[in-house]
Parts: sequence; structure tokens; C-alpha cells
Amino acid sequence: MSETKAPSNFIRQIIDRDLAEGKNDGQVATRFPPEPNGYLHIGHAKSICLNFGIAESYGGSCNLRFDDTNPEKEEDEYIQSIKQDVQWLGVQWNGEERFASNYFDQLYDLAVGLIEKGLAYVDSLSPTEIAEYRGNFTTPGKPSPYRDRSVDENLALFEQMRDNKLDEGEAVLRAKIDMQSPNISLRDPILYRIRKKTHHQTGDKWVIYPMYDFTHPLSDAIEGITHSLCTLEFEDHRPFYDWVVENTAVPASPRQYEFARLNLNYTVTSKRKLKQLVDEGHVDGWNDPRMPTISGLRRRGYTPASIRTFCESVGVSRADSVVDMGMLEAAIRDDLNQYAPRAMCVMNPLKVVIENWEEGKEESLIAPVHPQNESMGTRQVPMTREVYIDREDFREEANKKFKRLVLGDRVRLRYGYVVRATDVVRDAQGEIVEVRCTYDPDTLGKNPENAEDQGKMRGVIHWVSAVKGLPCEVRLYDRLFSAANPGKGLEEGQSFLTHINPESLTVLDECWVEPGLRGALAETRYQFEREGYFCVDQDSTEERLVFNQTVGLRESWPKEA
RNA sequence: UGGGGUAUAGCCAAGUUGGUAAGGCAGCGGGUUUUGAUCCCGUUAUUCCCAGGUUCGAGUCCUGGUACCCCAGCCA
Repeated sequence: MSETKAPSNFIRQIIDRDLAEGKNDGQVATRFPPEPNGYLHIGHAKSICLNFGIAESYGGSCNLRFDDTNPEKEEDEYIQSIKQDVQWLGVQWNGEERFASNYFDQLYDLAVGLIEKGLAYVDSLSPTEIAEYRGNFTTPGKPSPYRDRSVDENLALFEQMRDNKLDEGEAVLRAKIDMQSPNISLRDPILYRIRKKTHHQTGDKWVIYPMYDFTHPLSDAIEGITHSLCTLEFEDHRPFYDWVVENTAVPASPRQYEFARLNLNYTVTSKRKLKQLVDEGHVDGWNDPRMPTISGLRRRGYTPASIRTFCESVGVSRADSVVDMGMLEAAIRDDLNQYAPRAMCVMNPLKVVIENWEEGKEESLIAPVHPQNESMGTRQVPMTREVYIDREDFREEANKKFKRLVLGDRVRLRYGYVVRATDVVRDAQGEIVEVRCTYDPDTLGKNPENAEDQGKMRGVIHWVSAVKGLPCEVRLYDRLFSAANPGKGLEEGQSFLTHINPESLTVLDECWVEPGLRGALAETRYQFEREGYFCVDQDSTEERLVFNQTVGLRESWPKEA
């Protein structure tokens, strides 16, 4: 996964130092711990690349662990999709996938241990009372009247919680730390709550579930994780993470380190918002090609390698940042440019008739599959009297900067002959429906000798035979949101949804692609020359190909063309 | 407002004990080119949030400010 040396970042420096000091017996163990409550997105890819990348370069291991402590939000569908996405990204987790729920028995015992040490108690305050007693930023919390229950009473009550003798909200188990702490997450954080809900892994075995803050350090310790990497918002929880590790009988002392989560402009990377886009039908599912989900990027045509190099290029730091979408696009262009087979596809067809080309004559032109990689071989492109070119590639008149077909001037049909536009045919509305041309038979593989006398030679354009080409559908995508930071700067009551770009999807259903692509399988990627990178969509059929535009080619146009 | 963090180019981001600002993306100029692509060459911070201070020397140390982010779920 790393041809290049992984770049320096503060986490690698910490690990280097730990190793130099002989910590953890020289071992490095990380984990990627998603909650199965949604699909993975590009932000998770950053975490995956970080955790698995570190494990790989230090000869360590990385576990895949589902943080499944809240049966209310989780589903098996998400577990399956997460496993598939992680695999697709090309990393391999250590052994079988783990579940925090695998440790529920141990966690329960550890909680009992805390009660026995007088470090945890059952609180019978109501949820609203607990919030009131917690205080706020300026007001310290105050102790619950139940804070000083005896160990025996706590033990009995916790058992009642577990044995389904109490109702939801009637009691919680809390750590006894410091209700006055300026760090609110230390004001007797809740360890267990009652949730009478069937769990996707443990079924109805439990009616009490441990909280993330209690579960995570223990799961890490149980699995022998050495470096537990999470995002910045958990910074305030680190003292409690350490408290849990110190005060329970666990076999290891993992350490938590926080890094800044990935933000991309013109999109959202919050599970809540992505779920809303799906649930309300603003997009066509989690794998809609406009979604920043792993499955969406995949369907869009992104490769695992491009996502990995992107993650490497954005680096890992503790500074809040918003990465430009252009970086992601640069990564996929760079990857695909190297090996994507080239093909010609006309998306807005305009018929061209070559008047001096014999009726019915067909010629097979030879074109390289890749201009810089001869080993990819050649392909055959049929040439006929009638071909399609893109409407954008023809103008009745244009200045010299326009390097395409202009009435009276010449242009090369890529891999074929030089043609000259002689006339146009219009329909009743006056719209051009056809361009009449002549071709120079002596220009295959060589340039015309007569310079300007037949009109200016302007450039090279792509085309597809009107009789041999394959009709197809092409889906063009634009950014999902029209604002760099969706939802920002709006009035009260407006949500990020008001920034959805109404033109994020354009379906072109009268496109023509060269016949060699017949039968191409879903996810096959091409560069449509002069247009961009495209991949075959899963909606394709034998009869009709459907392509998704992954990304356009880089464009450097003279300003006033 | 109490606590915890972060500030280096348009966007990410390196910068080890203070020694004279990496790299990528984007941009700009030029060359090659049967893709306005690719590739190649060159260029882009006298300056590191601001103000003082220490020092022969500060992005790195000290002092004081400013801006932004996170925390008051029985979510993760």
C-alpha cells in the first residue's frame, strides 16, 4: 500500500519515540472502530489509511472492531457494508472482525469491580435531574443524593438493572469521579444505561448496555491496542479513558491520541447528514455517485489506490481544516491517467457527413489503447461516411483560439483523417442538425501538405461512427452542494439541504461510444478522450451501456476562447 | 462564561536540540504532443495569527493579546 515512504506526522513521531523507549515490547497495534450505524465515508477512509498504514509500516496489526454499544441505532446492513468497504479499500484487518459486544461479559465484571472499589454507583435520578445536577460550563455540578449508596446496595441495584428488574431511565451506573471538575466529561460519567432493545449481535441477552466512554478503553486494552487513534472531539474524554484503564483490572495500557477529522468542501461528511440525504431521497441511496461515501466513490469510478493516495496527501494533524475537493479529483486523475484505456465517446452528438467518402464504405482505423503505454496494445475504430462529433466542437465561426471544427476550416478526426467543414444543414427552427465536410484521404497518420489554402488546421477532435457506434447513456456529475460549506451562513430554520445543487446530476441519454466497448462490465474504467474519466455503471445492460463520469480532464483554456 | 485544543501560501502540510521556510493540490510562464490531457522545464511565503522580549541568530524560547474549533446525550 505504500510505494512511497509514509510522510511524517505527529502520531508517527509519538510511535517512533515509544519504540525508541522500548514501550509496549516494541509492538504497535491499532484498530479501526466504526459504529455500525451508517455507511463509511471519505472521512473514515482517512482513519482507515492512518490506522492500517501505521500498522503496516511498523510491522504491527490493525483490528476491525465494531463499536456496537447502542442497539438503538445499529443494524446488520451497516456491518456488512462496512466490511465490504474496508476490504475494497484494500487493507486487511488482523484476524476476524471484533465487536465491542463480544466483551459485554467482561465489561460487566469490570463494572462490578469498580463498584466494589467504591468507584461506581447506581444513580436513580431521572435523565433530566442528571442533566441538572451536572451543572454547566460556569456552574460546577453537585452530587446526586444517591452518590453515597453502599457498595452492597450498588451491587444489588446493578444486578437488578442487568436482570431486567428496572425500567429504562430508572437507573444508570455512574463512575464516581468529581462533580466539580471543570472537565464536564469527568462529572461522574455514565457507565451503563438500561435499553430494552434487541441487539444485532447479542440478541436479548442484555437490557443494559455500556457507554462508549467506558467500553472503548476497555476494548482497546482487551485487544492489546497500543495506540488508540480517534478524532479531536474526544480530546476531553481522554482523562476518563485513562481513568478507566487505571482503575480496572485490564492487561494493557493503551493510549489515546486525537487527530483532526477530514472535511471536504462542497460536500458533507457527517453520518447524520448523509443519512438524511438518503432517507429523504435527495440522492439515490448511500452509493449514489455524488455521495462522499466509500460506496458512492466506488460507483463514481474512484479506485482504492486513489483514495489511499488522497488520504496520504492530506496528511494528519491536529488543526481543523477543510480540504479542497480538487485534491481528491487530482488523486483519481493521476491514478487513472496511468492505465485507463482510452476510448472516444460523443455526448452531445452532431452529425457530420463526409461528402467525398464513398457511400457504404467502412474503414478500420488503428488507435493505441493508451498513448504513453504501448504495451496496452491497439484498438480498431471504424470510420464511415457519417460520424458524430460533439456539438461543442463545431462553430460556424470562431477566433483562432478555438481549436476545433469551424466552417471553412480543417480539423483532424482523432486517429483518422483531416476534414474540412463546407456547409451546414438546418432544421425548420434554424438549428444546425448536420455539418457537411470533405476529407483529405492523404492525411491518415500524416499531416496535410497544403498549408492554409484549404482553411486553417485547428486541432484534433473525437468522433464516433454514426453507423457502427454504440448508443449509450452518460451521467454527468457536479458537486452535490453549491456552497463550499453546506449549511453555513444561512438564516434560522434553513438547513444544509437548502444548499443542495439542483444540477448535480445530468443524464445524457443520446450518447455514442466506439463499438469496442460493447459488453463492458460494471466498474470498468475508461478515459473518454478530451472528456474525462468514466466508468461503467451497475445499471448497464447488454443492450445499453451506462457510464458515470468520474471526473473531467484538467482544462487549461485560453481565457478568451 | 469554566475547561480542552489549533493558528506556516488560495487549500492541505513538513519544519527533530533556536542556524536562515520541504512536498502535494491549485495558479502562472514556456517546451513536447494526432487528447486544450499527459509529460517536461521554470515560477509562486524576505516570511510563519498579532505585539513585545531573549539571542550573533526565532516559525521554533519567553510575555501579553487576537481569532477559530470542541465539551453541558442515559449518542459515538
